[in-house]
Amino acid sequence: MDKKQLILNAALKLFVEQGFHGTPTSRIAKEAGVANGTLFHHFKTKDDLIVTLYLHLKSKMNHSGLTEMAEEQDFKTVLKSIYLQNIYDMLEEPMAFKYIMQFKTSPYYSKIKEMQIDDGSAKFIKFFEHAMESGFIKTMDIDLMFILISNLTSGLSQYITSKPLSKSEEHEVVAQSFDIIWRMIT
Amino acid sequence: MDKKQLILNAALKLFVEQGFHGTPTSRIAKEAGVANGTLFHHFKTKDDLIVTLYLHLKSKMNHSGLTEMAEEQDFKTVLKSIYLQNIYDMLEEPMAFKYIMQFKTSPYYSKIKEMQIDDGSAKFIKFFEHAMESGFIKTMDIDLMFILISNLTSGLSQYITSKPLSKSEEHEVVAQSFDIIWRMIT
DNA sequence: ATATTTGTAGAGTAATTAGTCGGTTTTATT
DNA sequence: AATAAAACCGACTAATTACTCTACAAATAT
Repeated sequence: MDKKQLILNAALKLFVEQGFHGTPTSRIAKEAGVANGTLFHHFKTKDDLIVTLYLHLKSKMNHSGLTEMAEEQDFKTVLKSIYLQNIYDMLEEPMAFKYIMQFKTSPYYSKIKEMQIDDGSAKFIKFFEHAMESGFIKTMDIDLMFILISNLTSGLSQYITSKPLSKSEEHEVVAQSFDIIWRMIT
Repeated sequence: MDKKQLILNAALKLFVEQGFHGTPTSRIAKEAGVANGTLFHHFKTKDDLIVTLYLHLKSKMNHSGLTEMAEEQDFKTVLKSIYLQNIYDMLEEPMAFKYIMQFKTSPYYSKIKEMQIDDGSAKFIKFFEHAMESGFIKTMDIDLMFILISNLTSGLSQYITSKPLSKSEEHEVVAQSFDIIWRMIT
């Protein structure tokens, strides 16, 4: 298997379990089963690894659904399916989710310029703006709506991963949460 | 001034700016203007400092309002005033807010047992349970509601601190956000 | 006034850590 | 097959780091 990927996997696990401050690069290399030098062959510095891992996970998360957003379909239906997709992505990869959260609240995030909208979000924004203009949803600052929805979503994930729920209970909570969001934005 | 407090202040600033991993204890001591040994006299280890700082800030944040919650007053009014108090606390102390976020998403948080409800939250929960029983708000898992509200709140703070808003715009957004929450839980 | 505890200092250290380097294997290119 | 390039290894190091220790000063108690 690709060593670079092994390193990223090991880093993800250790950073989530022990934090940036608690995991030396040597431990990452060991966990990945590669030599120390190999790690620094693929990543210039530890910080580089930390940032690269974030970007890597984020693009992996984003690449689902979203493309098949038929413009003329019922807005609520489309939004719901995107939302559900998103939630289930998060739930399937709890470590990636935790890492992204950890990274976003860390000082690394502000040192990165990618706060500018990535291509995935750009489509999303268009989608919402159109819905606002058409009066399907309330008019409000798109950034605010974005932050609110994504924070709500991550809150839900936190809740679900912290409570031991059966699959059916989980489904119910997720569905309920969409109603909440819907009520919020209309 | 109390050196212990100076150390906490310096730690807050540096941890928020540089992260746990990026700030050596020696820099904290220097920034605080105290000797290295003094830091370790007050805090057993660096981890101890990190955790203590969190608990310290959290208790400082919680000690506002809340006590004067007249049981028989209009629920919505009381909730709104608590909510606003909370938001403005956050906005007044952006560093503390950032630190709490950073800490909560870090592995330190799960290593601490204080996930059990602290006294502040306990009152809060009682307050909500009572409102549910009385039918003022929707019945749902109290933990879920808690997470949703606190995530929404912190999302709003993020938004406000990231956008340059005038005081009046800020007030409007905050008020609007309460309506959103209200619609969410009723 | 004396004794005891508590706070402060800062030089010192043992251990750890990020990152390097020279050499070897693997892969791609011609 | 020969050559070039990229991936890989692991011992090494220079620097940093968390934390200790001893001595001294302030405060508190007796």
